[in-house]
Amino acid sequence: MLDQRLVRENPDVISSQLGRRGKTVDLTRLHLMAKQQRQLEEERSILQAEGNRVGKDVGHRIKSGSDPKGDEIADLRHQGNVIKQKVAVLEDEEKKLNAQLRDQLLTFPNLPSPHCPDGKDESDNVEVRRWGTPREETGLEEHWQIAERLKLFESERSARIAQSRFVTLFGQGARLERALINFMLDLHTSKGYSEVLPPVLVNTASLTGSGQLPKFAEESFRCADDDLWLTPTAEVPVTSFHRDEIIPADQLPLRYAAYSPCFRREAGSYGRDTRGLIRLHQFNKVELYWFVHPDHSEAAHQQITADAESVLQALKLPYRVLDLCTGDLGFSAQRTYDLEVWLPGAGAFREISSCSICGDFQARRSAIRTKEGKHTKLVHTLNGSGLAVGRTMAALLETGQQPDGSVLLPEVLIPYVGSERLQPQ
RNA sequence: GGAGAGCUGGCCGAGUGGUCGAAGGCGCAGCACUGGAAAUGCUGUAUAGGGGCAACUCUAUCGAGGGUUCGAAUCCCUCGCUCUCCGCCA
Repeated sequence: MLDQRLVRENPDVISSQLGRRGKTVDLTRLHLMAKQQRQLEEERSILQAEGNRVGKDVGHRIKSGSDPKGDEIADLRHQGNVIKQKVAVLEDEEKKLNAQLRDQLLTFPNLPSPHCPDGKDESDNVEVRRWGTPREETGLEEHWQIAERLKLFESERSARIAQSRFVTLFGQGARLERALINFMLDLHTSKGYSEVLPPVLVNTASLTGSGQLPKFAEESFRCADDDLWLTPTAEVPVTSFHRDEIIPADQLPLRYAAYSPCFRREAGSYGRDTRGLIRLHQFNKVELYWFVHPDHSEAAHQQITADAESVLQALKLPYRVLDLCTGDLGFSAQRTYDLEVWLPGAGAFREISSCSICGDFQARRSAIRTKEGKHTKLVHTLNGSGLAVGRTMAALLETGQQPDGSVLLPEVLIPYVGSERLQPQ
């Protein structure tokens, strides 16, 4: 959420920064609302101060012997009533205005970081670095072809169970998925991340706190009978894990590695990535999440990205890092590095992790602060996939495929899978 | 699902209409004492939004919302949540 004070005092900064995202916004109305809100609050509190004085006065006078039924007290009561009515009117107005203002504020995306490259869409993203040597020979299979041969998962029957875009893993496939989750969590916890296994049903306040609501309701599955939604990413429950808290400064940074299944409706992606593990309504993901002191968030962004990369490096999966341009930035992000893994079968880089710094955007929505001296201060939050498990499996299958039809696994996975390769069954 | 109890500051806990943002204790921080520490003493210690932007000060907040009143943590109504017992269940 944008800072209300900034809206009130410096709306031009907001419009110019949102302009970098390719949004032309007219903040005139919002600016007016914010100013009016302040004015109403001021008027009201002056009146209330007066009312408080009258109330206290009555008490004093009765205690020191004034006749509670006398004119003197009656007069004060009358004054009190007049003030009360005025306050009620103002409060009413104020409440409406506040609600409107908040509703509005919640719909604005985060302001891009000054370091974020300007651009209009994904074609303007900036490649920062590459790691590893991609396999580029021809005739390689795509992951879903390999999976079919090795009987790792089943799509058609899964449509019977649920819908299209669901998958049932079994045998070596299920084993590999589980292995990857364990491997990723082990890797991150060995570097000091705290492991988290959060609820995957989350309430509206949680989705609002991390920025999925109110704007992106159509992207999440919802339980109509309850105030609950299926979480689209562990980022949501982990953010709200500390909602409405003041985290002591000496506990920062808090670093979490959270495994969760993720649920997304993928509205508007009909026909895209219909085969395999790339785009599903339900997928597994290990998410990295940091709560940091605002002074340290830039460095943290480099680190969380490096931590996500370390998974790809350990799995020997070639990838590249993109610095997303302002036009391609997610709603809550100030700046984002996307990791794209090389899929030799598809012959393309595919997003496998998105590492974002959100500044105080989510912290303000979620009221997560730290204490600095006698003042509180919003923390900064960061998140990054470490990694999306299904896409990791896809990359492993395509990268490790052998002429004999088996798939060679990277060494680090052997203890988790129990063998060095997947064989046709 | 049925029955009951409760929700007060970081924690415990007092407070049933009047100067209460809230006694007391614990915890924490600073200072004093000490060779150092313990013990002790003193002082300070909620959040949000305003104004001075330093001391300080105004407003709101005692689960949430509404009501009664000049005045509510304290009375009334509605809702939420937590806990205990019974039933059911992985």
